[in-house]
Amino acid sequence: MASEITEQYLKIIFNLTEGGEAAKTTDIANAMGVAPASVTQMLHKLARQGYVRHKPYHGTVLSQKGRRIAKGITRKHRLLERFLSDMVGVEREAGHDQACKMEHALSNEAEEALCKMMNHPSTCPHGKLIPKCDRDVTCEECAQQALRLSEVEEGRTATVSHLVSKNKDELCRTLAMGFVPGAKVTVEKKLPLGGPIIVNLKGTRIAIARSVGDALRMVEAS
Amino acid sequence: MASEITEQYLKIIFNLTEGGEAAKTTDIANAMGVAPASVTQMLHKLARQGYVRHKPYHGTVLSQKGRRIAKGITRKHRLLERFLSDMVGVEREAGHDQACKMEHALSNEAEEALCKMMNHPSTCPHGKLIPKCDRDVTCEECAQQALRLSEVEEGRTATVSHLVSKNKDELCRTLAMGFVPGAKVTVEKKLPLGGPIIVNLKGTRIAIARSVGDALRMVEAS
DNA sequence: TTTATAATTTAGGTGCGCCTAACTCTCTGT
DNA sequence: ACAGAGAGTTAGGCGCACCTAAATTATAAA
Repeated sequence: MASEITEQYLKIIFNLTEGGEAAKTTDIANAMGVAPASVTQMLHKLARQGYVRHKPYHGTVLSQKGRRIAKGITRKHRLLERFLSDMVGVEREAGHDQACKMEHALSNEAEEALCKMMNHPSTCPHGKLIPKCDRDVTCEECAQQALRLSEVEEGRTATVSHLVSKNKDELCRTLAMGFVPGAKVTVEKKLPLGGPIIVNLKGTRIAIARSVGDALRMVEAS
Repeated sequence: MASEITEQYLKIIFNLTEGGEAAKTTDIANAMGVAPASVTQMLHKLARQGYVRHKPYHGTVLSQKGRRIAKGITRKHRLLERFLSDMVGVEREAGHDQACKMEHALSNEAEEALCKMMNHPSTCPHGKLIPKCDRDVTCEECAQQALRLSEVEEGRTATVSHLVSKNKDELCRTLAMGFVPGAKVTVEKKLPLGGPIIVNLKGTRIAIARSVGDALRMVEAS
């Protein structure tokens, strides 16, 4: 089992290398809130343990082993952020800080249960993708790419891509309200505890249930 | 801000002293999974910082400052246990372990929201009382306190919350008699001068020693 | 009361992740 | 091609929470 600090480093390197480039020592140091020298030292240890490949003066990348762990932690982190933000109603920044510590405690079972409870969200409140788990797990719903309306950040505008719902009536009602593919929707306010979402559709302010927000799959303008 | 490990120690001392006695070094060591010598050293530090009062060779008690922190952490711990057990569906033991780490990350705001979400539970899944917060907070529903059975007035009915006893045998015997958490007990007569208490448990009249009545912690129906 | 046993503390030492200061490498501009 | 800036690394040290071994104190038994 990797230590909490090891996991923290791996998570940060994972984030910094999402763009494809090797992670720079200084960036890791900033993200960790630690002196660069401390990072170098830690990288040696991580390399010795086979979590990363570190080329002195040229950056660091994750090994397969390191990536597996980093992905898992990042997944837990973002799921917790979503949970704290949507269901508990915690501020984004505060939620991030708490998720940063809780992610190391959360078991795989709890992670899966949480994921189900939130109906398999695909992004964290910052809009970053929640990686799907590499473990053999039932969570197939997580694979999809389109964002739920309930995942769109407050203040942002997105376009309806399609609708997914088991409930035909709800689907029809949603369409009747004007949420048709191609419609532009601005999210004004998301009430906590799984409460309703207030959106703006063609100048009209509308409150919709969270379940409707889950059914609406959106694409954000890039 | 007290460190995570400090909080852990305080929480354990809080638990061990719930019966009224000073906490013994060995018991703390067992609970922490650490050598007794390490505990002694830590107790010196905690005493220096004003969290505990440590009388060498005679045990340790919390100061007011220490108790305040310990209570808060215990509250978070038990709320998290309840959450993980009831809402996430995690096993009790696994839930305990995860709560042990998450409790230090959970903010006061998240704690309150979680408490509301679960409709202000009064006990953890192990039947122990969730302490109410000392902070100025809106959570009045949590106000109720555990009473000793020997403190319940004659004629009143209360529910067993948990049992506190140094004597394992006595504890087992008491449980065997049917005084398990959740059991409803009516106090019929309390004999004076610390004499026995006559109670009614599921229609059966039972006389118990005062010491047993002290061990039984009750919640009165509101 | 004396003595054995168990609990506790003291002393000395370890690993981990952090620091600062000083050094080395890479890169850019001239 | 090379000097200087800045990123990165090495060296040496620190505090924290832990350990074992040895000494001390409390307690129960003879």
